[in-house]
Amino acid sequence: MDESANFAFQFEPALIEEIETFGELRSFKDGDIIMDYGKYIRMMPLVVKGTLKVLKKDDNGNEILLYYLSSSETCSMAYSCCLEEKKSEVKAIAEGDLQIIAIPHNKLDEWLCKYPSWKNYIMRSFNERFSELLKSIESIAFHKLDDRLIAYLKEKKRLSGSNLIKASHYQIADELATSRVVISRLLKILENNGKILLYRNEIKLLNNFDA
Amino acid sequence: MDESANFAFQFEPALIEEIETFGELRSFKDGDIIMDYGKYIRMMPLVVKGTLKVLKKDDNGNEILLYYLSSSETCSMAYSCCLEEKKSEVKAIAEGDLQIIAIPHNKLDEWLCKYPSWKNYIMRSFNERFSELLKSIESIAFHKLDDRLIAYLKEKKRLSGSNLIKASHYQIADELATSRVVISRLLKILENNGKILLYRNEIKLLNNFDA
DNA sequence: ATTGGTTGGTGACAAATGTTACATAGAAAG
DNA sequence: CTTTCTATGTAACATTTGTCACCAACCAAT
Repeated sequence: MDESANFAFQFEPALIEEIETFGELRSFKDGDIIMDYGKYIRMMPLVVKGTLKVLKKDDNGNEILLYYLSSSETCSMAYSCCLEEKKSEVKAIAEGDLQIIAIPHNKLDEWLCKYPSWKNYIMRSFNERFSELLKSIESIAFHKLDDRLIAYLKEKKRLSGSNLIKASHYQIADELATSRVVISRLLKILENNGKILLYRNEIKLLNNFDA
Repeated sequence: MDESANFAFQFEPALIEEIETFGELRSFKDGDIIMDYGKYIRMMPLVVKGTLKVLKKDDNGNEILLYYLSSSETCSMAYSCCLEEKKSEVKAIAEGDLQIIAIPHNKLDEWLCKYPSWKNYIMRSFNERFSELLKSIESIAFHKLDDRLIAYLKEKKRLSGSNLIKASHYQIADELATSRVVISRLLKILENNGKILLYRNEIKLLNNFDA
């Protein structure tokens, strides 16, 4: 594996060595598909750099955003999928440039009992994924679209570290599982309230956006 | 532990012995709370008999049904909560008479590497919980209330094995996170379409309910 | 039988979201 | 500069869901 992968995982040295031996560093560009519906999963991705978004689709082709994974996070759904040899129920797409370490599925199980730090990492990850899914459910079930839109923009800001969000109304509508017209309408209201400025393919969050 | 607990778990004999030694058989009645928001979790429940429903609440007190656990199932969210010493994000309530085996949290970790059948059980459980949460998200995000109501009634039928569902409109509304009036309205439409019959605290699913 | 609490039925209306249709603006390509 | 494509703005309307008000039916206790 490329030694330049300067990852922030808190593993014991012996495990890091194993990861460097058996893990495979892979790079992706914006929009690349790392995982897709119905495909068998044979590796588990550790995010080294960039962001990965995880989506769920229904039978009619509607997609909705579940959560983002960023540096040093992993998708524990992939983990349990690997062990059970199940097909993926979700899709994962690179958001911008992305680097991951792909851990082959046969190592996952081996390390679980061999390295406590690996077990802890996996368990923490399970917990985080559950939390994210619960947050997602809460958001969809209890919050109106305008709140969800604001939460979405905040998350984008957090991940990019910038007040300038690059996305079309259509993309946003997709990820929130609604229609473009509705998003345009809500964004326009936010603009009229002085919270944001709208440009083509860009949304600028103003200082009083959080207020 | 009470030896009469005739559970259907597929564990190796040595593990069953440990479960009988360290597990604690507990009985609950309808409505008893097994787990609650914000409480620390110190045991993991294996369902022996009956059904347990798992709910999520938002800040304003609205609750929504996440999924049911029935015989030989477990809540793996409890598992990861135990290990991480986190507070519960969900509430679990007995639905009718319920028997569980409570596994103390210190054994969970020990058994993971000691008994492959335990590890498999836990991993399968993680997978099932993820699936249920994803199903829940799909249902809320993509399906209208009438579809969700029908799915809810079907699930009730599956769990009880009966066409007669005992629940008030108010209870159903709660679990689907809507209001009583809305549920009454939709149920009445189903009745007018010859799918169900309505009684006080009871709903009878007719033969063409699934059609 | 009377009372009081719970449950269910229903009309009327409000609010949120979805849909359709069309106009305009900007970017990109020729 | 035109053409073409994509992104956005907006009106008008439909549908879905939520809310309020009130009544009637049912049940249990006195």
